[in-house]
Amino acid sequence: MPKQKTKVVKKKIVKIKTDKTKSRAESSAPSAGGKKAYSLLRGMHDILPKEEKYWKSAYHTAENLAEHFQFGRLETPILEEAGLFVRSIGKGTDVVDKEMYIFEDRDSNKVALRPEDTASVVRAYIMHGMWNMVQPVKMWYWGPMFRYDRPQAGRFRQFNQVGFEILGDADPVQDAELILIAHNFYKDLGLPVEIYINSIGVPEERQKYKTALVEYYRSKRSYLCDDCKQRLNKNPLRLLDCKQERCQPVKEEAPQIISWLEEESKNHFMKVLEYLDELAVPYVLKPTLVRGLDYYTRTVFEVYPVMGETEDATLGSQTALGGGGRYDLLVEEMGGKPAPAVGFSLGIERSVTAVKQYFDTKQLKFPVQQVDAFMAQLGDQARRRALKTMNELRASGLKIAYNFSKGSLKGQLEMANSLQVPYALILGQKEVQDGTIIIRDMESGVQEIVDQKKLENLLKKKLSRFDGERK
RNA sequence: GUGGCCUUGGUAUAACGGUUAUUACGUGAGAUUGUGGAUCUCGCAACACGGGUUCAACUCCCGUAGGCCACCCCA
Repeated sequence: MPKQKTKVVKKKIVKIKTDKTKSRAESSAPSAGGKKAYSLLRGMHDILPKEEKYWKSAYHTAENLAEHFQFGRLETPILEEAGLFVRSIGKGTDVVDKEMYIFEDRDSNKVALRPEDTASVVRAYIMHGMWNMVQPVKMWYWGPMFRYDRPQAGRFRQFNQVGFEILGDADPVQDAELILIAHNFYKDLGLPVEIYINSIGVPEERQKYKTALVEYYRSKRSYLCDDCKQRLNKNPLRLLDCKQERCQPVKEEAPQIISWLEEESKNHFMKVLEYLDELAVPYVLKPTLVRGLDYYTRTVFEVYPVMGETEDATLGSQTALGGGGRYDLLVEEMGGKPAPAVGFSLGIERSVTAVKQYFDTKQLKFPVQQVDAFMAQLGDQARRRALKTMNELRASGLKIAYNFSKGSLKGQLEMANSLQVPYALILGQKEVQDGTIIIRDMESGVQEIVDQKKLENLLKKKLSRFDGERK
């Protein structure tokens, strides 16, 4: 009753307020409370608690892989000198030219929100003299990246990436190891993926190939779409992933970079593929695969979900979950002692979307960490005792759910039911006095009154019958 | 950066140039005293924002913001 009263009063006050501030309201919508409500900046998004199971699982999977494959976590700043990215990613790439969050700080330094992390990893490798360490140096990262792009399904201005990098070794086994890790990441998450792979050679080879490609496309110019005519001058390699119907025949006949690779590059590529065969990592050779960042050499790859029959609507056309490749010249280019390197990064948002969708369409349940029991309490004394008991159980490793704002036992059991806990612990006035507690089996409804001192052991014993099934 | 579609409670939705703005999920209280997975009752909660047309706009028009889709590009 008093609750209602205050609410009415509140509403009135708020109303007066909004009238007064109306002129300042600008474009923001009033919230339920009547005050100014903020909308998110374009391309930004909240990751809500209900998504947590996917994110947590993704993070743990990455962390676990890092431990097994001996990668050290590197955390670089989100803000760096703008030039770092311009130099590494390359002038002329869209990421640098159109999509960088770049601005001047208070001291007029040109800074940028990182659009990816490889540049920073290389910077760190050089800055901390990591070439003096045992090679290769293996590092991984996880965190937000920023690109001022136009948002779309599976594309945000702030998004998260997880990445793995190996610096200081040119052996193809490193390429394979990384592809294996990327593949394992999804395997562990329960999402089947395919690896698209190609080799784009070293710059000299690529240059020769580009010339040949341009020459070929010039001869077919009249058959091309407008975009491709542009690409012909601007970014010839991109001709290869044009989606226009009319360009397909031209594309199919186009020269393939593989024929322009010299012995060494070709061998490297073959070795990578041999390793993948050995590891049973499914891959698809994609002669048209090139990547958007300038620094890649030789191996490039992308990861795509295998969704089966049902086509995905949620990811739209942004279906690549991630990608990577070798960048043997970048460290030197960035001013370090020459060091070959490979790496990849995966988009977490896209991965989560794909995983969710895969589990939905297959009608599978994504594994959740379950709680062991629900603690229900009745009355003030019982509540106090309940909090204490809960805390003791927590210390012994048991997860106990509860809701102290619900007064009725009925309401609490309803909640226990919706949480699907196997047991409810009921503590009322009577139990507090007797030093007992009720353990209720939520499936059968059978209850047992037990001594509070024996609760922990008994509960653990009961839970042990679920071992393997739960968690 | 280009083009198109869209915006109603927390979510999903209905409707109409004039209604107390529909329904479901959700959420809260309750259906005799301390027992869930069923039903019922009663609450909570929305027309994105600004401007225009009109006697009258949630509805029509314009702008802003945001979302979605395709291209570009990429995670």
